[in-house]
Amino acid sequence: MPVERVRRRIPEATVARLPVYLRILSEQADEEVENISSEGLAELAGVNAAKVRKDLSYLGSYGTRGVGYEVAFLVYQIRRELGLNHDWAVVIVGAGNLGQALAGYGGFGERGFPVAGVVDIDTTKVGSVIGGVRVRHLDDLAQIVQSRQVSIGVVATPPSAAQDAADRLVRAGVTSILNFAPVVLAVPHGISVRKVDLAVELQILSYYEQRRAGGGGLRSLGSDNSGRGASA
Amino acid sequence: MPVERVRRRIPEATVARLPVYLRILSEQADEEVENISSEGLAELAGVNAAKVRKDLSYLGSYGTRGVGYEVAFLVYQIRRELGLNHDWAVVIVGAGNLGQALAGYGGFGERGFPVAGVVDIDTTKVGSVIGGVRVRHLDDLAQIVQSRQVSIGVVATPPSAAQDAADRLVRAGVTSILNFAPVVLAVPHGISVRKVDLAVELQILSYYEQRRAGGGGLRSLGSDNSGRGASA
DNA sequence: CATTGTGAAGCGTTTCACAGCC
DNA sequence: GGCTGTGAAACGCTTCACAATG
Repeated sequence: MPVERVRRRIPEATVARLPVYLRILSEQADEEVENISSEGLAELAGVNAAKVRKDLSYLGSYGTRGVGYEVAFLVYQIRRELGLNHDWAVVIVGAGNLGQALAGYGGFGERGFPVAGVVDIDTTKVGSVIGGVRVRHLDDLAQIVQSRQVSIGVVATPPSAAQDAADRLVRAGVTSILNFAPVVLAVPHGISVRKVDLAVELQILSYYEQRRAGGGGLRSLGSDNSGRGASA
Repeated sequence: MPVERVRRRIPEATVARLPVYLRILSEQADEEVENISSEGLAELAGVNAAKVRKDLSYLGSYGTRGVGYEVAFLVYQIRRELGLNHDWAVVIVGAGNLGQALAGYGGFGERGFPVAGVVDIDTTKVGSVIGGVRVRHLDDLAQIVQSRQVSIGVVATPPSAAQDAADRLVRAGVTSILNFAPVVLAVPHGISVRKVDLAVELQILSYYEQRRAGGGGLRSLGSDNSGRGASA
């Protein structure tokens, strides 16, 4: 029987932090830092050291007691764990304001997510070039997904078109969706969806602002940090 | 002694969902729906009914047993709770790709977050108009914040400039920051920060993609839904 | 009698605290 | 001696299940 490494199940919360550690560790590597302690990494990531250690322990025992973690090695391990050893092509649906900004934002390709295409239903937008990519018609979506092996789709349409965009992405074979439209997408079981909603983020900030201002009731002030943020 | 309503402390997870309920309820109100059950709202929000009821119970007992919740009234209560009774002006730092898209995206103002200004350090960008707002120089930040009573700042700069942008925002008097730069911001205690990091979102999707593809170990497939997303 | 509001159980995450190891 | 790795405790959030009630 082959020795098949059975992958540990990594808690969702940890998965969400690994990319942050990865970015920081990559920066450290660029600055030729060779080792880092959980304490040091925690500081830079804005979390606590025990959390870093527990998070990293899900990858395996890659630290050295008394020393810390070897930066380059950790970078490698996290990248492997996150599936970042190869690129993942993405396709952007919607060439409006946001779609254009996303396509034009170089950071995507650099970080291993090359934009395989941008599509829009509006024929007047088709043909224009944004971020080095020519906008194609929504009907070409399936063809792009298949020929470029796209598995991640980005929904950057107006709310009213978002569900249709998601349906088309799924039909074309995409299995992960990053949704920028303020809409709860219905997708088949087994498709991953993550949502980024700017208005929601602002409204959450509004809540804490208002609370700080004493809006309505009386409460002590203090740390109003809101979860996904950092406040050092 | 005046009857001062002492505001319940609302769990962070609930605060993050209220904006979603609010959007859905507003849509329902537009369609003249008068009442909605926790079941119905849960369905539309992609969560379960018990969660909806518990979430709403933090606002008070605003439902009617046997009937459900009155849509218009709930909209009002949630808006009040989130501090959305008045507008919150925002200022955007960074007029690059993303800053422009954000400024140009009408949804901000519509949803109660008018863009009071966009600033950039690059003098060649100053003066251009995006989304109806003229780009001004970073040095004008404090003046904009004060004259327009801005309490929320949006950091849309390159990573290297993000901390400086945050420092300036805080010095100018902003107390909440929405950060789009892939950087952990250090801010004084009492300042709220929320982060939106596109690369992180994609990397999380990558993790589940890779896992689905059986990358590395052997595991059953099944529901890989990733937390902030919905999959119906 | 449908549906809310909520104690209590269940579950995942964070933090503590310290044994284990270099 | 310093730092990791990890059981166990603490915490917060979700879900259950049902009494309360219009």
